[in-house]
Amino acid sequence: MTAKRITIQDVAREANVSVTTISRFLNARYEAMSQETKKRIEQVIEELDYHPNALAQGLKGNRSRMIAVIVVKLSYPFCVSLIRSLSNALTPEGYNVIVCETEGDPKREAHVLKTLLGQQIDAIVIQTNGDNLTELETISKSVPVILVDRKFKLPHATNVLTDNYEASMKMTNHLYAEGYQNVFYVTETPNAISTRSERLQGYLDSSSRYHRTPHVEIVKRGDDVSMQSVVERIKENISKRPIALYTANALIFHEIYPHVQQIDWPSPEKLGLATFDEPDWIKLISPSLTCVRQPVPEMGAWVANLLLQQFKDGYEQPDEAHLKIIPSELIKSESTRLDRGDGTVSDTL
Amino acid sequence: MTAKRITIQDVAREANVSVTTISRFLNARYEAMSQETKKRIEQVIEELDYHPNALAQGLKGNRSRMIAVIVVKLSYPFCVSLIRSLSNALTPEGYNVIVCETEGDPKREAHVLKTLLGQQIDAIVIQTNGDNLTELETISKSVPVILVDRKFKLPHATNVLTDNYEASMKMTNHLYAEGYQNVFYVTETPNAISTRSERLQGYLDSSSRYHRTPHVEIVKRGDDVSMQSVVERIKENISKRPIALYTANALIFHEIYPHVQQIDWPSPEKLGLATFDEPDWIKLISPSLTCVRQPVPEMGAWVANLLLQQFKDGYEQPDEAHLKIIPSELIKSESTRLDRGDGTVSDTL
DNA sequence: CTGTTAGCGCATTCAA
DNA sequence: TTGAATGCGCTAACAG
Repeated sequence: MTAKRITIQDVAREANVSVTTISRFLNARYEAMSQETKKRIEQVIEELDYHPNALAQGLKGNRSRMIAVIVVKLSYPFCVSLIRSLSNALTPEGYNVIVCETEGDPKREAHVLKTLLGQQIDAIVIQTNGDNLTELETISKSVPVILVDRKFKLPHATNVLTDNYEASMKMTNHLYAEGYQNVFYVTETPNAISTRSERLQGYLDSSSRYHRTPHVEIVKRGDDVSMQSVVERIKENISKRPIALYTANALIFHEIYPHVQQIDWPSPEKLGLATFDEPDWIKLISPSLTCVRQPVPEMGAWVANLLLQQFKDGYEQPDEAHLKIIPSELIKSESTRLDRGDGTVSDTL
Repeated sequence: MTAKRITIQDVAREANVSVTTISRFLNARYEAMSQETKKRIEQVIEELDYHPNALAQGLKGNRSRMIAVIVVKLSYPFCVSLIRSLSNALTPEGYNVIVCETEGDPKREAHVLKTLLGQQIDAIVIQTNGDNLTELETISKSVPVILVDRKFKLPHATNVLTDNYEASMKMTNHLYAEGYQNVFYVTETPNAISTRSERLQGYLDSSSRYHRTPHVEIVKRGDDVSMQSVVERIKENISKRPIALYTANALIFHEIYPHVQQIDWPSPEKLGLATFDEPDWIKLISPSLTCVRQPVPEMGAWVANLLLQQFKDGYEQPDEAHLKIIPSELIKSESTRLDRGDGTVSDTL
């Protein structure tokens, strides 16, 4: 039934050389081998359709050529994009990507880490809530641990993210500068996650810089009532002056948009719409949506490069934490265009 | 630097038993072991924070506890959803999911399969274009190969998909029954992929059943001109009678919607809108979108179960191909509601 | 109830 | 330029 797997022994026998020579061939150490032998081996391998057993190689070399990517939720575009870029950069180099989802649950995260520990994973890239930092600290002793998206101080790990504070500040600046009198910032409950709090802070600081009263609206994803009530509050204010609605991420935007739509949209003149994140359904919004494009593919590529480098040089636990910031891009679009007709821009800063 | 890994030997020594006993413990064969010993081992493992080396286990048992999921593109909701459901079902059972993206490129697919061959993958779940069937056939000799989403006859593999023909037929029926005189079917170039051709055929057969002229519009994703021209053609016809636009998948819908929107929407009275697939941005469309919901999570769960079963029983290459169809669900919604005011439904069949 | 031992497939000394 | 021998960490006979 099950076809017997071809091993290095079979190849050696067939090629009339020792397994050592085959091993050398596999590891591209051709310098210690006659052209003849090399060619013969090549042939035999082809004939037998031989594929070295990665498990055995790994057992020997104490590596698995596998990299774990642990994300909160696969349905978040951020996560998918990250995985894609990592996978695209690492697969050609012979590494496989294992994906794990935590749903933001510390227990699931812990469980995943535990399993992975036995898998001889070569590296961990993780979007964490920060509930298993000591565990991660331990892991980073033996393999690279890279924290993405969220800021945490792990003494010996690399942390890759965008400057959420600055990007959010720029976005808010843009909205005020464009002429919106008030910006309603819609976010989920602020918590310890840096991403969330920094975006909020960026908004707050911009507001204070422009001497405007901040309007922070807390919503709960999946709770239509909370979304609707934000819209109600906007309605109360909108009569007087143009208002902008700025959501802390695309998921919130996605949920609140249907409500906004039924009320004062499309009309950037009265209500500007903007969001953090560049959603993949952005084309569906018309007029086109102003947003913050996070450099996720770049982040993935950067991480992949770092890892490949470390694999080549041999990993050593870094002495100190390293923080890598990749800037986001503000995409100004129609959904926040306030055409005042007089050609001026009322930057009231 | 790198902390020495704890091995089964260390545990054995510390617990004053042989490695065999530890091994038994690890494999939950407690029946051959005193309570005392068991407890001691438990303790030591805890103390030493020991994690069995999965590579070594795999090398021995000729399995890796890893399952490869090969999809066309991670940015397709179908793929993400499939991976999620597989991962959710398999992770708790101690299996890891390796994801691979092919972009529909036969070469990339071949390359991925080749690498995987060495990884001692325990199973392959693949959404293929059918360019490497002989390779897959070979692989299925030793591990389960499950084809998803698309129909191919691999003599010894399981094929899981939805009935695209029937679902598309039902959708089209619905549109005609609702009173739309013409249905414009928008698809990419029909090709060998069953998914695509069957959806088209379902549309065609429904049209002929309703004695309507089919209007098949071929577009190219990423080509706005092709999208726009479909809309132009619809405009030419729309004056007389209500027309429905039905896209072969959500990606096409996503691209054509902005064009439609600028012309005759929202007005299901004149132009009905429907799509195969239930996109995750569906809430953004208003009035709510009529669509075909594919049972992707169910497919994933079914596949996961099958695999777990086969792992338990020991895999044997099946004698014949097995086709598993999981029905889709037609979601009738506002975007194709033709209110004729007289309370009747003009089912002109 | 417990231990000894022989590989799993490969990479790597050390010799030749 | 090549090979024999050892062991990576674990499991599974086979003994006791």
